[in-house]
Amino acid sequence: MTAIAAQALTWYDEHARDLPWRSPDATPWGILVSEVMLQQTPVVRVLPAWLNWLDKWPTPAHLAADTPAEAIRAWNRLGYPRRALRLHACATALVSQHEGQVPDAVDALLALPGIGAYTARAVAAFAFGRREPVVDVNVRRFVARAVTGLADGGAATTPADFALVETLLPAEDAPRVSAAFMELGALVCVARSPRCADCPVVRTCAWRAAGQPAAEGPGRRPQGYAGTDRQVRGLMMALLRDARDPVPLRTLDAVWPDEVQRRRALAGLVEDGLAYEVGAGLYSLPV
DNA sequence: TAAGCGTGGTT
DNA sequence: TAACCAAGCTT
Repeated sequence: MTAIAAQALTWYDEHARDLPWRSPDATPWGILVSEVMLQQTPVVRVLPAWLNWLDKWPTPAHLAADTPAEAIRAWNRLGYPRRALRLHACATALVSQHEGQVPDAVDALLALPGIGAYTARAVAAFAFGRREPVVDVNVRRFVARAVTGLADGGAATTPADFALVETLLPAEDAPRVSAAFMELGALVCVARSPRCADCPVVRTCAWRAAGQPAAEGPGRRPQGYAGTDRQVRGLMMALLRDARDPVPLRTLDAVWPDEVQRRRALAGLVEDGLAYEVGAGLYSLPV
């Protein structure tokens, strides 16, 4: 095993958070749900939603038997409600194509709605113990610093990222090493103020040795939210989620002053399958 | 390939 | 306080 993997494992044994989807009792379905919920949403907000979701839909068949609208409601305010829609579609695909079971092969996982390069490998590793490089933003940052000597992992995940992480994984216990890398990136090797004093690989960290140079190139594009279509969509989705009956257009219209933007936002929601016009000027979640 | 997609906590 | 950040996916 590489030194970095061994050090990360030792640290993880002592410092790993006790998260329910890491429990030996967690099912592949529970782990898959956690991974989808954790796409761009912090752990603290996922926790209650995950517990409620698994209580309500303990298997893919339970979710597939319910409506997309209920999935979107249970999603609550986790953000990016398309993920709820895709998770429902994923459950349906699991029932129709995989006998209601979560597959253990990366290729099969990648073919499911809402499951991309990261999530497919995370499920293969954490639910089935497979040796797959699990590369999220935390792992990319940790490996970029500790191994490559750069301040961050760059704009997007590349095939080279998977290849590099793969070389760090031991033959045995690879999923725990991946979890350790992720946890280090999430708790110690964080983006803004890394806690190098608490890091198990600080003595060999390439970024540290190079004097912690700043990130190269232009930073990420501003992620502005106020005044965007996303904000308008979010306001409309909140109304649709909380309504038991179809919502009149004029009620949706009340969420935002600009008519052009309102029209665009609602059309986008309908286009994405998050909203349906169930009657003349009446909208609801997909049923 | 880069833009679009929610929401809320932290600095 | 505005900007940053968060277990990405899809087109």
